[in-house]
Amino acid sequence: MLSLKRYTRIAKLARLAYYAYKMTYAMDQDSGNRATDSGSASAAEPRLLAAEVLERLRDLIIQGELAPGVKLNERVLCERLRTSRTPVREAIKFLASEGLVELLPNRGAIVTRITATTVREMFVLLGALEALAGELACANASEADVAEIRALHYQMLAHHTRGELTLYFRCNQQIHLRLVECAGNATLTNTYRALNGHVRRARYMANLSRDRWDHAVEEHQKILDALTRRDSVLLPALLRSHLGNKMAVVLDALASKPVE
Amino acid sequence: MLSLKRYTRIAKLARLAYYAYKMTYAMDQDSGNRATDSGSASAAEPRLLAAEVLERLRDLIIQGELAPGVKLNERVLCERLRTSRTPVREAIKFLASEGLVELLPNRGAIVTRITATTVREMFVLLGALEALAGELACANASEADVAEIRALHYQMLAHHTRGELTLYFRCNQQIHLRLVECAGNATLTNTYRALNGHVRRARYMANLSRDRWDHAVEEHQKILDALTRRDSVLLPALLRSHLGNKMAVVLDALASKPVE
DNA sequence: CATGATTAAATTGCATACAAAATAGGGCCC
DNA sequence: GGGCCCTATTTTGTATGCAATTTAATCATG
Repeated sequence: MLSLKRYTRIAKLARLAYYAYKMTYAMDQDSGNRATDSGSASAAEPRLLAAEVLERLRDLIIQGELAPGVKLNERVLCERLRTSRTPVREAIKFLASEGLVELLPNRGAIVTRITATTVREMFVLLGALEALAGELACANASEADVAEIRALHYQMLAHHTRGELTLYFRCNQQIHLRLVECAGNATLTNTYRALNGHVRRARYMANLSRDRWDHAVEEHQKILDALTRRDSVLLPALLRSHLGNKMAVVLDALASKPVE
Repeated sequence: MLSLKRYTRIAKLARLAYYAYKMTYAMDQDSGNRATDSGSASAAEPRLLAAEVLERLRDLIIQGELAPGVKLNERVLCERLRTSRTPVREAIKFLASEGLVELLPNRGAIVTRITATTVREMFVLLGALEALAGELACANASEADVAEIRALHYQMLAHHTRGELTLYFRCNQQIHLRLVECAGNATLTNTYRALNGHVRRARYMANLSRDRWDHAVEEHQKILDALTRRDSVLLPALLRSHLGNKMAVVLDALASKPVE
């Protein structure tokens, strides 16, 4: 009787080790295009179709291929993603709670529209989040973290001088994300990520003027300096105003190029 | 040719009006228990089974009936909620992106565990969000808004003196939510709501000592005063420290009563 | 009696089938 | 010609079926 109990408990461990070797195969499936961060499932885990669909859909929306306001036709998406409706539907539910799509009961889902109001709201919120992140980062960031951000900063400068806008954006994004990660608050990072998806979506429409661009780079220089000095008062303030300027840029773009 | 085009456009409007009367029946289905706010679907829209399931599940988790760490067995949940697996699965996906459950590929989902770390993270984040809300509320809140909060505050005081903890909590929650809503930033409100679900879950375990409780009430008094004076510097600071104290309480409870 | 492989049951993931609702089009009346 | 009702098609929402994977139980073995 007693042995049976112990057995089952130990068997669990044994099986875990046994199944471990099976996991290896899962890595193969992971070799697909993984340009964007997963966000939902860690890398070594077996890939589910629904997760794949989720990422594809999210990218389509963020990159504007599925424009704001368009209806997500399940049948069409199934054909496009070569799968059945179930994973697509589950992915849509997921996106809905991220706020990228809006659910209309019995009438499917549409890609959330980008309005001046929502952009303003998101940037205000992002400003607060990054300010918090900056404050925490001053306390928690390791020297290696700061060095990494510095490296990204210089890489970004290079892209700036060469006028490589897309690459610049990518570096920029990474710097901000890294900074938020330095705060050492996983919940904050997740919240930031979700919101940032929306902003990136808006960003795809914005076209920086050279003036604005130069100004943004200057701000980034100050931000880096403040982080290096671990100035936990200045850094949050800088980040907040930086976000405020970004907002102005996006709003301008939105005004000149109204959605739809 | 032209008339056909116009026709279809007008027909849409006509149909909208036509279907409007159908909507009325939907209200009946809405008469069920709607203790908590919906958050995802507005009231007048036709209720979907999946939405119903979502709310039920969320409540079960927040109220701790589905304890942290337990596995969500789809079959069991189906029986319990009298539905098939599809809506349950979709609801689980939704909850996963809210962070209330964790998806284990091929092995289902478990209710997210509450650790000291996550509690700390969430409260820090909530602190920043409420601080932002406070700042914005000072600028945006109408006199009616402030009056409403004041009313809730006095109601809360009544519950405090009578020692009615649950009712006190409810008022408390409402005050905080109302304050966040006063900021006039829907995105902020949504983010706050999602995070607050987690905190409420932790709160169900915490048992306030009288000292702590009295202290919390004092803080609320100061908060109300600051809001009344529209002190956009003091109010955020008060809210942040208030959240900090709440965190300490929850962490204490967590330490004395470790989860699972 | 503990450990490892093998088989059986349960559970998840995906695909499909059916029901209900939405949309689109055609006929009708004015 | 313009507006409304009614039917046909499409699309969504839910249930169910099947395959793959995980988990539990059984058996063999040193």
